[in-house]
Amino acid sequence: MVTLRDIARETGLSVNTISRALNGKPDVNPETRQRVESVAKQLGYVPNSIARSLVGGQSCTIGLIIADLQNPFYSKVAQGVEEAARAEGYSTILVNTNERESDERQAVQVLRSKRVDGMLIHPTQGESEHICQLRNDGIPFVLINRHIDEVNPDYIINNNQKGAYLAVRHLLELGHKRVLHISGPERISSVQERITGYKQALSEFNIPFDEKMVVHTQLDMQSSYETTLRVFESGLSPTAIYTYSDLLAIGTFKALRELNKKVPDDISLVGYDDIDFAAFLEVPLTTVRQQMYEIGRQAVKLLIKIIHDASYVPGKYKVVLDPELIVRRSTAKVAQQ
Amino acid sequence: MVTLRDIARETGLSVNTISRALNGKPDVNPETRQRVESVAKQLGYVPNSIARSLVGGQSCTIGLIIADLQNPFYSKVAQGVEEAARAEGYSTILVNTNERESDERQAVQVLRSKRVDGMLIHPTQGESEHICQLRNDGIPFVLINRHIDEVNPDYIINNNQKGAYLAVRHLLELGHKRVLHISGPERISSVQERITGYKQALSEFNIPFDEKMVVHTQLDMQSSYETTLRVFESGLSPTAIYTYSDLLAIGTFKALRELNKKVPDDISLVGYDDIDFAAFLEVPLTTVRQQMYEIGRQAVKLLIKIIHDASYVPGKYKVVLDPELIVRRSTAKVAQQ
DNA sequence: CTGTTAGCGCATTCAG
DNA sequence: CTGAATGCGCTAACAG
Repeated sequence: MVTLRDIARETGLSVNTISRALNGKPDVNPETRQRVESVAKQLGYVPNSIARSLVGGQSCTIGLIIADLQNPFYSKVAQGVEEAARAEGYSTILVNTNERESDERQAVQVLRSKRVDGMLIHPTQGESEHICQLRNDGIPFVLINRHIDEVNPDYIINNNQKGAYLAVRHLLELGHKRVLHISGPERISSVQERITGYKQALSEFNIPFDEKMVVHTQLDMQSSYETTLRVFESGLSPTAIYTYSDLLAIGTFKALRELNKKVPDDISLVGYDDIDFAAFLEVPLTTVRQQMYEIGRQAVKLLIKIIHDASYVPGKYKVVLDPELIVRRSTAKVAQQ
Repeated sequence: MVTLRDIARETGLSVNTISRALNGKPDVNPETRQRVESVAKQLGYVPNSIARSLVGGQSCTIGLIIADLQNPFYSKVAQGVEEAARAEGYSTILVNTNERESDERQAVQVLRSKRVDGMLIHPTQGESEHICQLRNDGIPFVLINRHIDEVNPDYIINNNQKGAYLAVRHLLELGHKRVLHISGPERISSVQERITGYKQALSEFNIPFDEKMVVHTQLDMQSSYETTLRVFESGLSPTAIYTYSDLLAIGTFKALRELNKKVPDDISLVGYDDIDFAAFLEVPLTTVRQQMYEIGRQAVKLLIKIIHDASYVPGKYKVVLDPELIVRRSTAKVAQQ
């Protein structure tokens, strides 16, 4: 690897001058600069960011910790993060936790040791001591999509309660009275908030809440597929289903197909997220849109703001985006019974 | 940030001893080690990988350059990469190029300056000078899924020709004579190879190749959707379609639905990849399976082998995985005409 | 077993 | 305008 010293030797100048010339600092003879640049290129010089980081105290790298890259929602968020970060001169170190809390803890540790300038975390929401530690040590971080209130975090989330409310209200307006909610793991904040939204809509329509109508499952298609089959086996007979995510809706859809229930004639279906696939399903899915790429992009903006904001105080930035109901063809008026 | 010096001061020992103690080196009094460790923990010491990298000459970081994280195929590969890398003690810096060659070139530059120990590249296959440069400078890299022969690269790919051959042969065995191939951008090696496989199958069944039956499109659902509509508008009437990827198949499927063509009764459809969604479609998709996670995992293994292999020579590792035909319900015997 | 010295590659003082 | 000196935090000789 060629270093500044190599260029210095080659040009007969000092290392310092080379550094100044290459970094576009003032007080360098234009001709000297020219010569340095040409020699640098000729020698194939590539600046050593590691060394630069060590002295400069910043790595121009951020960490992105997400729970499931496989989920189109998060791969889109990740894309937004990576591209926005790059546009700002940052690289992105990616860690996929698979919803494992231990992986998250370990990831935070590694990223700290790599001296990332900040982290974007989509937390698993188990123990949060490692997050507290970040706070205590003044390491910038922004939570994505889920929040952990103990640490008064900065975050960018979506108004989950409202989103769920919109979805369920839409169903109720269509005359449905028995709306099943296929939900996720209870520890997750967005899961809880969407249940709240679900209840809110019910209560507004004077429909009593029936706890059997909320079932919890894992956040993958196969789980919701199995859960849906089980629900109908158990004798519940909803006329509409609102799932925690589009991914779950797809699994549920498959189950409904096998149960010979037509969407939307026999049963209405609403998802959440509006992943690309939602519009490509046999019956385009009614869903609650989140701007996934934008979430990623704004998360980066936030983080960078925190990194540079001298007057930053914990919890200063809390962004709640507004979701939007997208009505497609998977929902219809309840059948006469 | 607490450093070794802080611990040294606190314990009255030298920086060196602290380093040795914390790194589990021999020749350290057990009691001393204990004390050092406890003080380190108490002070909240987090080792500085940047400094360590500078002196050690390795960053324990790899770069992952992919063209489209949005594509479930690549998000799965990325997941395999990240998890395997982490298991080996490496972090992964992610760059998403969006198939833009300039982004790729820039990414290589940045990753070089960050002194990654190696790169995994899913190349856009435009100009390849920056890749040649990597080769010349002895920087380890492995190509994923596409290859650039000018640089005699190491790579891990899938036997594309065979995969396409299997897909098309399957269709021909079902009696189809007019098989449309919806393909990708021509510059891409896997695109070319799959066309070769397509032709191979045709020729084996004595069906003359008709170049109108191969149409090129972009690698997203919407493109194949539009392309499919256009194809039928133009008067072509295939009885079967083999698409470059499952993603394209989904787009095509939507178009067929709108054209009132039933799969598989009116038309058979085969994809490639076997992404999770393939099995969840209204008509589960016949496809050619690639082990995406495994590709990522093995790519990392390869890269790390190259990094450590003293007797490595360029092009030493070329891995070609065998694809597997998965027959589901989107293909059927050709209808009597 | 422990301390001293040196240097990784660079940027930032400060002199000249 | 340029050079010499210093240190970022750490590890690797080497000495004691």
